[in-house]
Amino acid sequence: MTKNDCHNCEHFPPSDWGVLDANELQELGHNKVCQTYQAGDVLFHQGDECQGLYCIVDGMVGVRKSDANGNCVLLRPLVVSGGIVGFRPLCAGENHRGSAEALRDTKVCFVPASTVQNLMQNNPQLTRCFLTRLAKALGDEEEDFFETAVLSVRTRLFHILLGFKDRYGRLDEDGTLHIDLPVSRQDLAAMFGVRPESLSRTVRRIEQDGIASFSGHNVQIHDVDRLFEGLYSHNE
Amino acid sequence: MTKNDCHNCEHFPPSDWGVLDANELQELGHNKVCQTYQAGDVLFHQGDECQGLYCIVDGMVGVRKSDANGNCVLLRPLVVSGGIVGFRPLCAGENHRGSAEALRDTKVCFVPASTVQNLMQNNPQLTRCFLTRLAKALGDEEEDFFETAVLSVRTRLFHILLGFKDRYGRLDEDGTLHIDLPVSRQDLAAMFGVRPESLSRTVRRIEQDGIASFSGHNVQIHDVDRLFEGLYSHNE
DNA sequence: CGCCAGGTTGATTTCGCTCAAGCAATGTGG
DNA sequence: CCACATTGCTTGAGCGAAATCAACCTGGCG
Repeated sequence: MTKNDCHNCEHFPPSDWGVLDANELQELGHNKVCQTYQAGDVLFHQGDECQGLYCIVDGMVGVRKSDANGNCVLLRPLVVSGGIVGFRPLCAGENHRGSAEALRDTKVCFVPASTVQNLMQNNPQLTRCFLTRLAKALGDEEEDFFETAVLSVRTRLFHILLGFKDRYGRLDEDGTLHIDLPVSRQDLAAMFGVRPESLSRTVRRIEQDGIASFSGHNVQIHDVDRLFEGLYSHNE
Repeated sequence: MTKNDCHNCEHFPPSDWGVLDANELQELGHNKVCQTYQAGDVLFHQGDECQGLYCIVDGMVGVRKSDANGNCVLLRPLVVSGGIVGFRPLCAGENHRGSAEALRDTKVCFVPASTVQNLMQNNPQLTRCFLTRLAKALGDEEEDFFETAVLSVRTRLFHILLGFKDRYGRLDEDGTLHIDLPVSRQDLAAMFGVRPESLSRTVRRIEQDGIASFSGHNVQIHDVDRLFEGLYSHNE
């Protein structure tokens, strides 16, 4: 039994489901299944058939791609509360091309593919929302592709930190930017395709340059201006 | 005046427009504008507002992303006859994030954004087609991101060659695979974010290893098996 | 206490970039 | 028809960035 209906969901108003009417919401609520995962649990594996999509109610999920040689990459963006995971393969009619893992204890609602298909069938607005979402995601992914091809590790790290700013950052009265990293060092490295050792060294150099200091998951960026400079000028 | 109506277009049956009915096709045909570009001409620039989409009737178009430092990348896939360009930003409601350039003399039909929006509004199937298309593209882009992050230049070149196989390849009676490269060396390099010099050297090494020989736009792959090996084993 | 995973550091190697020159094919003007 | 630029590609030398391999911390946690 589902504890709460979807229209009571804290993420309801901003989410794509906002375009559904009362009946459709009921269908959604009736077919969804709420689940809880512990940090480290896997929602689905690379290659699995796509059974449906997962609304993240609370927590955080990351999608990993890996190959036979143990190489592993963590796709941006991390999917946080209010986000949806596993919905690209559903739209494409493909199997999952990455594994989804709870990066912390996470509560999700699973919506079966057939339900989503039904809703899309009956409500073109929903399709339209998904279309826009995918189009934006594709643009971001192209950007990431460009960056990994063209920018240095240092610069890419700056970009990621800046990406964390809105959600995990806080600006001090003296202009220092504090960021609480939502991921481990390993995962941070995996987010832009770099070995943990290289990340470590890069961090060290950034500290030596007096731009920021790192301690555990805490980052203090003293010199935000120089970080911004680094985004464009430093090495490309 | 448009010379040929869309239902006469040689690409009509397989294209997404196949879901349109007679009226809608007429609307499409009425609003489109046929244009011709010479190799090197630019269809639109990075940052431009997205005015609509371009159906490639004949020729080839590539989308470049570049930055202030002169770094440049050519997005895969190349858009060939029957393909559509500029349609991601249209769906996302964004400006163009790359520049589209005719890689050879190319004939296109331009469809204004408002027309596309109308058609999508009235025919959910079309939206659905675009959704699927975007979802697949996103999957491919994620794959590319993974590859550039994790694979060597050599391996990525193998992947690209293999990608060319279906469209530009031909299998000899003695098992040799011939590929007619559709792009210059520079662009080939830009397709996976590598300097032309690095590409050159990599090509040379592949030749020395007896796997393939390159001459102008012609590639002969004698040892297809070893190329396949290289996809997985060589360095990852 | 010892173990172990996550993270850092060091030494070394490899890869791809930079800068520079060379070369072949093509074009251009006298 | 020949000197001369131009363009696209290749080659070489040197360098720097990141990977690799290995050791070593550090903080839980049994």
